[in-house]
Amino acid sequence: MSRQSLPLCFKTARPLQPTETSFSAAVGTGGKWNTQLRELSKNRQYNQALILYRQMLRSGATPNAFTFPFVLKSSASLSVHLSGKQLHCHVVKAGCLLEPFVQTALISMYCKFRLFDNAHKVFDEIPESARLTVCYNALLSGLIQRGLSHGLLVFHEMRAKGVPLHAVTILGLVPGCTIPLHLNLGSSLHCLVMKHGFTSHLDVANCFLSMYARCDSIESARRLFDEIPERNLITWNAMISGYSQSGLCTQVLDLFRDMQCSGFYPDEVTLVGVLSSCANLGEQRIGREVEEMIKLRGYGSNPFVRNSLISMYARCGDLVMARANFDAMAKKTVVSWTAIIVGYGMHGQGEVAVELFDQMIEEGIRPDKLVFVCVLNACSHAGLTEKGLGYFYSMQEVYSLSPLSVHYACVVDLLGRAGRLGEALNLIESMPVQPEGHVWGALLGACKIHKNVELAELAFNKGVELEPANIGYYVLLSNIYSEAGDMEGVGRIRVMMRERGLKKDPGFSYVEHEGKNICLWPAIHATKEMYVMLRLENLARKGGEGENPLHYKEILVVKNLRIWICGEAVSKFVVRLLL
DNA sequence: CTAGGGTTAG
Repeated sequence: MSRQSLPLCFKTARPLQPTETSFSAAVGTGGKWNTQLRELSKNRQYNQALILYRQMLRSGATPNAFTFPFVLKSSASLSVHLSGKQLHCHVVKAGCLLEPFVQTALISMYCKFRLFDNAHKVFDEIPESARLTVCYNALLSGLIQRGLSHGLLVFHEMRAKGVPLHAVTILGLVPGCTIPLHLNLGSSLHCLVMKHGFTSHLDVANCFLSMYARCDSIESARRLFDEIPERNLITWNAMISGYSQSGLCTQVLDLFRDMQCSGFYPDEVTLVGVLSSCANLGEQRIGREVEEMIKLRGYGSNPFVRNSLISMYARCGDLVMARANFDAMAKKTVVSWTAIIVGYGMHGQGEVAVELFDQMIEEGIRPDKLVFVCVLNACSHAGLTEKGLGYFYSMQEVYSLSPLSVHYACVVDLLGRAGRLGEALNLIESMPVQPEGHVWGALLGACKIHKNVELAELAFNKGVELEPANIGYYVLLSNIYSEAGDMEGVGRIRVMMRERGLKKDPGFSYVEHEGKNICLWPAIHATKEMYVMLRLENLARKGGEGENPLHYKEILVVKNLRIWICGEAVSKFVVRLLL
């Protein structure tokens, strides 16, 4: 596509939605109804809008071109396919099919239902001379959902026919570029937009910002963010969510502070991103502050916010608060259950995690692939081998979910920890999907526990073949050799690592003390429990001297102590046991 | 006609 020839016209589109004046002038017989419908639709009370529409028909009033856009939008938002198709008939009967804002509402409704053929049919029925930019926009942005190429087809058609492009056209196109594969197209669109001085249009700038963030190009997103002179709440949210999803948690918290300093008050979307980062960092203090904000602003009924709160408390180790938030939820989705199950599984209470999973099933919630990963992990940590195997088989047989490589990795871990290494290997060899690195990693980990050098070498070779730069394999095998007294083997691994330019970053652990994370010296290779014990013993021997600012005796008296091993919370139970 | 949202491992 040649950039120069694009007829980008970045003026605001001619208003085609009923404006205040045109609306009151043209409401006609359905006037009273239309006004109410518009209000309901504007306030997102879509269900009410549809009820009102039915009342309108029963009362004998005739729907007109000012009725349908609101009703169609309501139907689309509620995903009511059936009434959507009926509405289409009503439109035809009322002779409103050629009204631009009815056309666009109809097209976008069908696209929301993913009935793309119907959307296209509506579009094709519009005479070419009457097709306006908005019609193209509706179809284009809808088709983008089924893949960039489908949307691009419409885009090229627009250009070929000389249909002027508007800001919204770009907005509809950019979401199709949100996978790294299409970053080039996204960037060239961005260049075009910049060339026309269009970045001053905030909506467009925000759209590109989130595109970059989702394309694993978070630095470009930040650069754009810094260039936007007048940011709005959406700009901040896009950047915060972008950082959050890229796992850049400290950047999220920094930006959250900057945002408030700039005089913006966070909304639900902001807080979801912040809470998720708190969960990853174990930042309970900020997490609790966020909860205060949520209470203050009445965001507590937002299910996204609730789920994030559960996850934050669960991953910070406060299972009581996590549970309280979970229990207080009226409508628990599979996400809520996942968050709480992860919490119990992570903190050594696998039995509770499993009970919760069963309870979820009883309540008729359909499990997804993700919750299976979590419950399998919980089983594996709690040594519930048979239970876990049962879940694994039920995935396919009861819920028709084909297990992914991650699920196999969980089961290999499950079998491996139980010492059933042969079965684990058989499972890997019978996998219908290609085993990814972590499957071999799980086997390697099991070989370490059960001191099986021969199988470890096999798992190592397979794993390294897939992920030559993954340091974990080398470290594990080296430790296996070392435990077996095979110093030659240790040497071989060391040479291999040097040749490949791999270096092991020391793992760090933290003790949370008075709301601050205090760094302990690099972790050594041992189980978490052993490590904590060793560390504390060393501290005691040294009298808490050296690089570490925290005294052993202090640790003993700290209440609500939480210990973090490489960012992962170890349960309070384990800590108490050790002290 | 359009942009910003939560849960995943070792």
